[in-house]
Amino acid sequence: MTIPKLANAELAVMKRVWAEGSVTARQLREQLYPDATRPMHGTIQRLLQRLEDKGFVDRDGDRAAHLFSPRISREAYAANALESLADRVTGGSFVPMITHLVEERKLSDADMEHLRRLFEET
Amino acid sequence: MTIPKLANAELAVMKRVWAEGSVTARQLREQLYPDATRPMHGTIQRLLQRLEDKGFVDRDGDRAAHLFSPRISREAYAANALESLADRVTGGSFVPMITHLVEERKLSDADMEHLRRLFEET
DNA sequence: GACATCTACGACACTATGTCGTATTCTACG
DNA sequence: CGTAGAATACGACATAGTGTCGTAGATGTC
Repeated sequence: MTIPKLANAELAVMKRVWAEGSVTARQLREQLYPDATRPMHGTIQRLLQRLEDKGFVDRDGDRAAHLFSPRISREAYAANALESLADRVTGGSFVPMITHLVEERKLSDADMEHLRRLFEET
Repeated sequence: MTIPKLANAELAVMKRVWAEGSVTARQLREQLYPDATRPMHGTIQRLLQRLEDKGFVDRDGDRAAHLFSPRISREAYAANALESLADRVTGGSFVPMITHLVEERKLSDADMEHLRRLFEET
């Protein structure tokens, strides 16, 4: 049930997959390496394969060029990473770090307002 | 101003440093490797040196056995890591992941209550 | 069937990490 | 002082993860 961590290049790919909902390797290459001197075919394929292995994307192989779509949402990934962080560092509680962020005024006014409403409602 | 990430062994050391406030390498070794078959002198020294290089601990070299104390608090580290996560994944906002955690009921009742009060007050 | 395109995947260089070994420095005590 | 025991400084290594490349094989199109 543990979600692996995304490395930089992997995250860059996932951001495109999250934004598009469904993409081919070619689209990713054009978006991520628009002016590459070298053809990055292999690299993209490799990254996608690893992302599939890690469970981040689904692969639809019906067509010649496979279609990739997110299997884990951006929010689920972010929330899980935050959970791991809390488990690793603050004994599983989110309070210490969020309190620190508030005290240091690291949250935007919009974020503060959103969160205030989120916790009032619940 | 960016705080590096702590690896597992480094985090284990920092947890002791945070808990004790001030420790020697020997104390760390006894606490972290109580029944080691090999003497872990070098390992501890190496870890402490790297933690010092990364700015996580202060070294007091007045005595024969140096004293190490935290330079970055647990809360500051956790909050900074959370900030990096938000920057990397959700465009700098904390709302998406926290919302997801609330919706999935990943927060304890105590955490929910703490956070509700935290945001009401501010 | 030939050619372009795409997938599958082994391989490599690079980095970070945890560990070890050794050389050097320091302390204490006779 | 001088030597034994301890602590520090740090180079080195094995391992693992990451990003990239190259090539072999499959697939589709005209």
